[in-house]
Amino acid sequence: MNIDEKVKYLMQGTEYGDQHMAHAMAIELKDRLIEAEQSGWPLKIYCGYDPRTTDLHIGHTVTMRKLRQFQELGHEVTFVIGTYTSLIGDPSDKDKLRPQLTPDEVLENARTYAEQAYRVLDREKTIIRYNAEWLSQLSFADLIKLASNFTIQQFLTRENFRIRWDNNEPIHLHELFYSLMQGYDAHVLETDVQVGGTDQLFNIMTASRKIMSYYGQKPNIGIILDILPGTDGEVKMSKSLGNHIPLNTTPEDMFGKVMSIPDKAMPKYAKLATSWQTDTVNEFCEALNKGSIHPRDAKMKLAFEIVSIFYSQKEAEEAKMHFITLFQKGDIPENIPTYELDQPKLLLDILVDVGLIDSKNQGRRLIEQNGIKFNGVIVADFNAEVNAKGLIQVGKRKFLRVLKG
RNA sequence: GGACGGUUACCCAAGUGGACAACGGGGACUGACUGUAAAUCAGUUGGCAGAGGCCUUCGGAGGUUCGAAUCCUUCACCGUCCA
Repeated sequence: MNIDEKVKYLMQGTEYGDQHMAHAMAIELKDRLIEAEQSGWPLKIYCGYDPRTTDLHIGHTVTMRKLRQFQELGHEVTFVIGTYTSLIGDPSDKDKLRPQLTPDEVLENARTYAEQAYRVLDREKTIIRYNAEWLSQLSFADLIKLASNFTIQQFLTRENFRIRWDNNEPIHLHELFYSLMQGYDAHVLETDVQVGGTDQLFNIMTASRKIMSYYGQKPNIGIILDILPGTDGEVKMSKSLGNHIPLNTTPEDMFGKVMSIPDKAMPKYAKLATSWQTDTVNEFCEALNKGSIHPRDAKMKLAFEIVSIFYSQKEAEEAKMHFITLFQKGDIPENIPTYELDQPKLLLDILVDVGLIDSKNQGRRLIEQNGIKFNGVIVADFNAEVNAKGLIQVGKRKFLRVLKG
């Protein structure tokens, strides 16, 4: 790759909401890449993650993949775990009733974070740092000095604060500190490039750059990445919204979840969630536009790619076969839970027993809707009894094999 | 400290004494169709029950009433504004 190709590669998937800013960042990045080449010193890249839960999802990996790209080009990546910020708790999620984390919990989460992150990042080349290391050392006086770089107006022009201000919703004072802490992280790490999602635009582009300038450093370059939508294709992927694709799941589930995204979300997934090169991504999107690739096949390709990032190619292949068998052909999957029947029993009771349905009323509704089959025959009677072995199917996806005990 | 406003099912949100198991939207589920678990259309979305009957639910507790999600008292929590 020549220098321009590198810039293009590293800027792929970025979203600044402003052409000028994007252009300025690309130029700064190019300059700094040239500097690095000439000096022989790699650039320092960092991105921070708050270990609030143990579950990382594909949305988290967007920035990690970007870090990985920098690693591939020989730069130094620091994975910052926000042990200090998590202890305080992110106030923007206050309504979610998140319990205050203890230091032990944070450390435990942090450990699993790093492990999961290595599915994307190069373990050998990744530096892990905890921001409590330096943030806990700051005095009140330090904080005042940091804060004096900013005006309330600067914060209030930020969209999410602006909206809340206009709606008379609370904005807590310490929410403003988040930006300061993040800026201080960048300062301590002497960062050249900071990676983050568009929700971090202010923290990276304003707060970090200002604070670094204040300390006489060259302000970091912001690589601001577009936000990956969840499986609904609309809003940001997040566990609390239930539209996430967790990393800790089976290959089959991950494959299926990718297949369930709406067609229109495919370009973003291609851009943000795969390890494809810029050209491949562009070709993919173009083929979709022209209709030269079948949308279903395109999505399969996406699903295969994404699953093989986190598992092996072989497992991705198996997940694909599983999907084709179960959904495309409508066949029966291989691994079906079984139920030992020792005496005749009401079908609905069995299903409630094993938790395939929540209540008998729910089962009755399913029967009304032709949603339950026994050995391939639609069950029509609420009081149907099972007294022989066979296969129960609930909806399209749930099965239970009844064995005679 | 003061003045208001709020707390309804998985989520958002209507409902201000009887027609409320509770409008509407989202989500989820089922079916049809398809290109897949996409899109679209239709239906379902408290529990129990050999059917229209019973039980539980509208922040908690108590009360008024033949009857309350709706009125009163009190407690808890949340929010905005003025200090």
